[in-house]
Amino acid sequence: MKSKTTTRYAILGLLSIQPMSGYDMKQFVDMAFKHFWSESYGRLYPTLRQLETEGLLKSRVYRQRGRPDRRVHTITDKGRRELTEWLEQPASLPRVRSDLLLKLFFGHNVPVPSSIEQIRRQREVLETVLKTLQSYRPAVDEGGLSGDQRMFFLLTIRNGELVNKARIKWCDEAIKILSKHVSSNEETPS
Amino acid sequence: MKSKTTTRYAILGLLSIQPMSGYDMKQFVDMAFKHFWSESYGRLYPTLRQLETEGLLKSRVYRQRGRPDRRVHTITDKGRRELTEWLEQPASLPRVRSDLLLKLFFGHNVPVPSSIEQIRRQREVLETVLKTLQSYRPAVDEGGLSGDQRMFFLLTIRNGELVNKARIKWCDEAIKILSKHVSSNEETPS
DNA sequence: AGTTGATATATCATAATGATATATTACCGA
DNA sequence: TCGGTAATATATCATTATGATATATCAACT
Repeated sequence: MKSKTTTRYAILGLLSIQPMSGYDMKQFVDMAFKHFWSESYGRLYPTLRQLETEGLLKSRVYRQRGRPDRRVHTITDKGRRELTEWLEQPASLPRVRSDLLLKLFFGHNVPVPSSIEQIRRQREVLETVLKTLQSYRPAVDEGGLSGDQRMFFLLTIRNGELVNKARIKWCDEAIKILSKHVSSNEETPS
Repeated sequence: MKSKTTTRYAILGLLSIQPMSGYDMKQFVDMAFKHFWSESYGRLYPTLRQLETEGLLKSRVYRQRGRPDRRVHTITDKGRRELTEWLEQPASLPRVRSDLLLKLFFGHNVPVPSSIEQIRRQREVLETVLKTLQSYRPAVDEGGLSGDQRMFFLLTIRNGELVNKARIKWCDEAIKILSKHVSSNEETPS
């Protein structure tokens, strides 16, 4: 039994909104899904070919002036049925990989200020991620999306906001704790 | 130039705490790192062999009564140097994959109560994850860890707490918003 | 006696990533 | 106008990662 990758359904889901090229999908995912999903061309294009041979989508090449040809994909009824079937299946827990926490856990191998600096750097990046996320809100509010789609989009943004705010709050806590630890151990370096 | 995978450093980091077998590492990561990292046997064992040929760790087989032999690995000075070098490098952003958010984003393809049910289910799992995480605290507080190691362990737990609480809060918000949406649209089903 | 479960190491097919290849055209500065 | 950079667009490939399975030992329970 061949396994059904999530990429299949990500593609079908995107096509349930509007017809798209592989390039469009990559752009869209890198923007709108950045904080909870990613797709690579290496999965996108082969999966698009496979979905077409299975009859879950159709594609047509469009010539453009001033640009390379675009292969635009459209979801079929069969594709929509597979998509809704997947949507009803229970979702799994988010999978996280944080090398920051890994490095922090092994912090006894470096001076504490080095760990503090790591967290400070990450905090900065998280701040810009949060701002980018929030900058999408107006566009989503105005943009020509249907009521439902607007709501779902805003809900995913809200998730990114809350989670990233929690991460930033943790950074502040951690920096405070580690700084206190440094000043209380000034006379006994590692 | 052969790439240095994070698994290398995860292994070296674990061995910087104490000598371990591959099996020990898998157990430890599945417990203590569950909310921010994972390792598979498929990476662990080959990487252990490689690190040994590079002289970053040594291993010795111990016979046990009533159990299979254990290959216990010890970090070398060279290994410690590579580890600290990595620890000083800037960490990247946490990588997240959440098929829940993906499904929610495509929610216009299913009845709204179906999306609500997805979130409710996830909320339940998140609640048990949070409780499991918090149950580690006393063991870490008592356990025979050095002061620094205790602190770093508690900091990673605290991260899991804050992030998971944020996720749960989001679930509650999202359920409320979606429920309101359902009741306000009772006369016009999809 | 037979099954399950924990301990322990190892490998393999499949899947995912990140980088690169290939092309077309716009745009901008030298 | 020449050359470089950037955006658009599709595609592939080597390297990595995942999840499942194989193999084996012994305890504990049925």
